[in-house]
Amino acid sequence: MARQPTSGERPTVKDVAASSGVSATTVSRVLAGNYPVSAETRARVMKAVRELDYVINAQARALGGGGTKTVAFIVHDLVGPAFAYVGQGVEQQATAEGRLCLVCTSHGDPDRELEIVELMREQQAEAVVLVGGGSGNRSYVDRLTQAARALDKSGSRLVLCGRPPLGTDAPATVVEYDNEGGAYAMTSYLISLGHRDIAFLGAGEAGHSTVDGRLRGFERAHEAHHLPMTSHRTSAVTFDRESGYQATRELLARDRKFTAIFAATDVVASGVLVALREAGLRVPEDVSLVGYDDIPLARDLTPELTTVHVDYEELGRTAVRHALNRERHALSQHTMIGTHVIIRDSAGPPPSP
Amino acid sequence: MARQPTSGERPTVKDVAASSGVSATTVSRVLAGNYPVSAETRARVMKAVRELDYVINAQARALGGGGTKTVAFIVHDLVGPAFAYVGQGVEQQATAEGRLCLVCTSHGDPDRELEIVELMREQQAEAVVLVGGGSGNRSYVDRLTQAARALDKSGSRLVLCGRPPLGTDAPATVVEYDNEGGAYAMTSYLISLGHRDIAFLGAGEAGHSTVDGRLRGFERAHEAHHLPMTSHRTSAVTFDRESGYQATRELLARDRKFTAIFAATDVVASGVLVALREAGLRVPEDVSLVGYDDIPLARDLTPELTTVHVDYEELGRTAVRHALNRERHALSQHTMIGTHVIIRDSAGPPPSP
DNA sequence: GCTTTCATAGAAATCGTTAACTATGACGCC
DNA sequence: GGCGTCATAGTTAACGATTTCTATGAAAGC
Repeated sequence: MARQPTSGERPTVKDVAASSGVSATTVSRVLAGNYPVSAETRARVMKAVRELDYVINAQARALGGGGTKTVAFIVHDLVGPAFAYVGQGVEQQATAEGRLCLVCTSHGDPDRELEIVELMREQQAEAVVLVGGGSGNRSYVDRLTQAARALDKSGSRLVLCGRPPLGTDAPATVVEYDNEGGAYAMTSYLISLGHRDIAFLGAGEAGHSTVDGRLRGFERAHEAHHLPMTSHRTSAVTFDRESGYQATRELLARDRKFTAIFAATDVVASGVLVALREAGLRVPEDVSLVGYDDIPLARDLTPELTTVHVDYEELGRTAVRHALNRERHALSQHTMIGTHVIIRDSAGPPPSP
Repeated sequence: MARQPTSGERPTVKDVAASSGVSATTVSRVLAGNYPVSAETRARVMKAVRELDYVINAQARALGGGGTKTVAFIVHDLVGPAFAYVGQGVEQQATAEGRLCLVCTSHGDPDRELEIVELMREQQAEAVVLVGGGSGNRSYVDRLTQAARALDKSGSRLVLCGRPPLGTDAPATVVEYDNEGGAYAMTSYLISLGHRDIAFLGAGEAGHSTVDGRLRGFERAHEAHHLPMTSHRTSAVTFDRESGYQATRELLARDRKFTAIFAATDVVASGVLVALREAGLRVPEDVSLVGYDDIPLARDLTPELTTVHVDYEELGRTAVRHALNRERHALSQHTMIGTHVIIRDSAGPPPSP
């Protein structure tokens, strides 16, 4: 019952070869199964593999033959529900295509994001998926374009997931969802309920692609219905519960005419809800409230939140699918995923005056 | 303005060397900064690096010198809030220690989990963090023990995060949190409020370490207070909202004597809440409800949920810290992280009869 | 002035695998 | 019966870095 030739070390193909009396090449071929090997030899090799508990060295394999079977995804944060769903989709599709997943978080910092893209270039990731809205800042876009080119040159691919394209000259795959359309539909829904004075919470960082799109839909719906939009009704938030709470308190302190609040995200809406309740306002009897994202939280609020549904998981899956099979999807390197209104209980007609 | 020597390919040290008139060795040394190089040479090399937009090949580096700077974490699911927080902690600490993160999801399947551990052995991950409760099944534990040994032999480390140790002979790092203690404290709290008849929802899969611990704490508290525990009060759930809802409906259909429900997780509690509300029961006036995990959802429920707090992020951070610096933490390769009750609004005294 | 030491740089071996060539019997074919 | 094929296996050279080991000129010591 002879075991490892060299004592405590990790066995290599050479060890397996020696132990089964064949050459390293043959071992490699048995394992890869891409070359004729006699049944008897194969059996001997497999036995040695099992006895030595040999596993291949992925680094060495990447160096020699095919690349690293790896996809990277970069998110602002792992805990945000939307990010988590996209991540889930990315991981799913990557696994389905036999790839491993590298994750990194940028915490929304553009510099860190570019740093990570660089790291992924070192890692030779086959695709680098950037998740979540990004800044529209010119120098940032330029640097990202350059990163896209660099990745392209190494045979990798930059994927923009949930943010608009960089420009026609940047080799990148884009998978967006219809922020504007969803916001347009939701705003129209509120208007159809009779609301004429809707506050939008989430106009914070101008240049942030996600909120910009949602705000644009909000505006367009007003235009389409020939309604004025009092711009001071939009209030800065940072997409968390707390800022939704604060923004609502300020809003209530200075103006109580609005009959509905459109929160830029469901999480913001959850903060809004707390502030409204504290102020003694009932939802939807006194004020209607709607969100965006349709994360599980939406159904846990009381009342259940009317919101815009986005299939984040599909977003992630599509991103990876298109990036890895770009020959096949050559024409669809820019995809838009639909969004739609989910009607629940938090929005109703405005109170009669 | 000469650019890349070879056209569309990714540049290597050799290209940089050629372009700056030095040897590959020198380029490596400039980049690593671990060997004296004249200022003038360094400048020339750095210039070439920038001009060629060279980045190192991580695979090649791993093969030659130091290993892969990589940590792997395996979770059931990316979207569960608890998993996401642990992931966040793992990623944070890994980044802080200059490592990259590989993620995989097992969807709770033990076979898949072992498969992934194998994959990580191929990848030469420096640490493999298994997140979330696992099965206590004998053959599974044996196979995991063997995996721990194999990882150990390659200089890697298996980390059990949020589950009990395998056995003293398995080379693994364990970071648990006090499931039993938290459940004990919470149950005691309910008892101190006056409850004598508490239903525990979540006794589903026997052998699942997380729920087993929580149930044990529940039982121990009953014993400590000399209270009988009617075992039919524990009901099988699968840790999601829906199963909490269903289990509660069944519970209500067959027995209405209980005055409090202890849900095994906050997510289950959210489903319980819906069922109670549908049945016209007020929380906490008619029935008290408590959860476990203290995920953000807990504060979004109405009423806000009394629950047990677990610092999941710290759990992840500790896992990585201990695995990567085991010389320094040699004595603490088994850590227990404390849990504590968070009192909010969903539990109160039982209704007077 | 001649050896010793130091700073600097290059050549060559190495890491573990794969892939491109070779090599060798056995078999079938004209 | 010689020769092209085929199945099978081995040799050798990449892959892109790091890491010994060498080598060289200059400064320093006696």
